[in-house]
Amino acid sequence: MSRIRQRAPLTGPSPTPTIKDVAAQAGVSTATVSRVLAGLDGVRPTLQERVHAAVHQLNYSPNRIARNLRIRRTRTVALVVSDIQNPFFTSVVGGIENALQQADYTLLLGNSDENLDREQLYLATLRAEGVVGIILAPTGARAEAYEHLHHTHLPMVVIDRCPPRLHADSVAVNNSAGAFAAVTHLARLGHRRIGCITGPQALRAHDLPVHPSLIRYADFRQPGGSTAMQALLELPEPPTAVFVGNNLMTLGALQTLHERGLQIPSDMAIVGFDDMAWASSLQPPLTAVVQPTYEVGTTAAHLLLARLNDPQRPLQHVVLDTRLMVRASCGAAVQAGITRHDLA
Amino acid sequence: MSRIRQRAPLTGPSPTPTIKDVAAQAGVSTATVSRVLAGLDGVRPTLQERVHAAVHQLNYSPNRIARNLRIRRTRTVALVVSDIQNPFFTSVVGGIENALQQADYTLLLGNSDENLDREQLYLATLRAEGVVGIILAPTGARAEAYEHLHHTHLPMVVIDRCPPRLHADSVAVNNSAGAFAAVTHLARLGHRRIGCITGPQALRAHDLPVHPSLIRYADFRQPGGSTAMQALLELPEPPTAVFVGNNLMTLGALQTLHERGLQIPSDMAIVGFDDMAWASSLQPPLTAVVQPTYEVGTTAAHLLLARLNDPQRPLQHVVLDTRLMVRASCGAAVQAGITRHDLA
DNA sequence: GTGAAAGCGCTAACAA
DNA sequence: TTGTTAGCGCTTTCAC
Repeated sequence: MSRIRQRAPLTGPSPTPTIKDVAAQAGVSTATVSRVLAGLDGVRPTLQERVHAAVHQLNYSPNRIARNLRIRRTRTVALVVSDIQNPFFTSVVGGIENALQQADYTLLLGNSDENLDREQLYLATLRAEGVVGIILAPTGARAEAYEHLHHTHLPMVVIDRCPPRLHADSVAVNNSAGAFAAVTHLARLGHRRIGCITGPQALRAHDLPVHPSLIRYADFRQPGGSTAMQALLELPEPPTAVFVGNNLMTLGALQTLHERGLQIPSDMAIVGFDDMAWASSLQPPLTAVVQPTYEVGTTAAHLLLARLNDPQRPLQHVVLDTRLMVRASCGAAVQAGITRHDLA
Repeated sequence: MSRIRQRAPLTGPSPTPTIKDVAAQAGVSTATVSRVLAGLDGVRPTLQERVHAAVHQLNYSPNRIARNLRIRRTRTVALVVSDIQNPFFTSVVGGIENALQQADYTLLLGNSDENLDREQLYLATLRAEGVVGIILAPTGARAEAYEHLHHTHLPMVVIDRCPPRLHADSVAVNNSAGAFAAVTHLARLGHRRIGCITGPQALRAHDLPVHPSLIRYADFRQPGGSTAMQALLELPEPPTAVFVGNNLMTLGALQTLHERGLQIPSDMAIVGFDDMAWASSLQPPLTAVVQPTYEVGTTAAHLLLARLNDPQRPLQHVVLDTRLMVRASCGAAVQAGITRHDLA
């Protein structure tokens, strides 16, 4: 029976050829093959050609695992995000992948799904996989949860939420400034009662020029935004404009407005957060605070690559600015009128 | 100078401890450590405890690279997608990641960006990285481009677009059936001139119960959908309803309708493709053909895992069905009226 | 300029 | 039950 499965010893090179096979085929030593493939000079052109020919004939591709073991270093970077399904990360991942691939690094992806245990598990696994650095979008955990990573001396850059006092490079978006710009914009348009729907941890909503009674805290999800908008509408004196602090909650808020048959922006002006593809297809098109998501990704990758090149360089904390994309939902078209009137 | 950088030989275990360090610390051989960590029985409990203690003390984590080299097999799977930024893939990646992580595999991610060269480069790199299987969302290339993969004997499952005659497991979505359902739905609602905006390769649009003159081919992107809709509106007899074959083109089509001040669904009924979070926040909420994207991911992962367990199993081609999510943009509310009228 | 040989950290056959 | 040892495929001294 088993004889059927035995490989004939004279079959020649193994199914996946090794450097030995190449060396034999080219009539040189494995050392020479290694040199040629590494592009080191000091190898006679004749031999170089023989090696290349053999490589080609055997369709040889060096075993990275063996190489990594030998040089005790990989070219692999880990990315652990807190929610791969969130459109914010889609774009971030795109930016990271692009930057890394250009630098000839490969990307190991993990999704913690906002679950701290899963995140820690990933961090451990990836260390064992020999990743040479980590880009982490932390779950809500505090800095202490990541302290143990220092002992591994694994370069890490943290994105999106950056736990204070965490000893790592970071890149974040200046969300509060974005929120401030949005609310200010609405104020300039003449609104005096501006509502605000924001996340649970609240981007320091109290710093905003908004009356506290008009602030609602929700959970960053669509239903939360919907409920919060309902609450605002049921106020004795509802706001005339509202700023919503993230993309999904914006969708919820819109849903509520539509259900109630309210006109945007005349009945309620609205400014959202995160510019998504659909923002300009809404009726009216949505004015929004735009986060440079792709750049968050590329910046994070570059920070990591820089640290790999120079582990001693000082920590760097990059904060990227948002941009206010003015469309129609804030009633900006009306502004000209108001302003002229005011001036008159 | 260099003396400063030299590590004292008596420092004890290296910064990242190896199995040797653990063995020494526990006073056993490396073989025993390996056995204990592999959970093999036949090791005296005393020793087991000593090993575990040492592991804990040294914060040891086995080097996967060395292990992989030794057992000549990794637990890594590669995913190469054609456009990581596309929301369709966001969800697919989520499904794959989840299924793989449950089976204790790690995921290597590549983004070909619809670029065949980059795709082939990735496929080569990943083979060298010792991935044990590949999930591929191919660029537009034909089957021949992937023929050489067979020689590597690397299990592969193809998703989304499946080149005919490619010898691989696959999972696809029955888009034509979805399109058919959408158009039929519109027809049932009483529409006689139904337009169709579809992709370049066209999901066999000619099979649809739609007049060929009302079909427009675009590029799956937002501007394309916008232009196509304009073209339909400029027809001497424009359609009264339109089916749009993907999410981004739907956004474009909506944009055009809004710009022209046309009412949905009275002036133009519309059914889109892909159910995105925003679909229900549109005014009116969008009726859409829903793809089971997350399930595409989990199914692909499971097909791959199954093949890893049994390389000889017959090829399997899974086709998942779409679902028609009826909201208001198709004018379904009107239907009751029409139907009753018809019956009367 | 080239090859022989050691060894990266681990597992598994074999010996004891 | 436990230890000794060979070797996975590669890179890199070191000697020629």
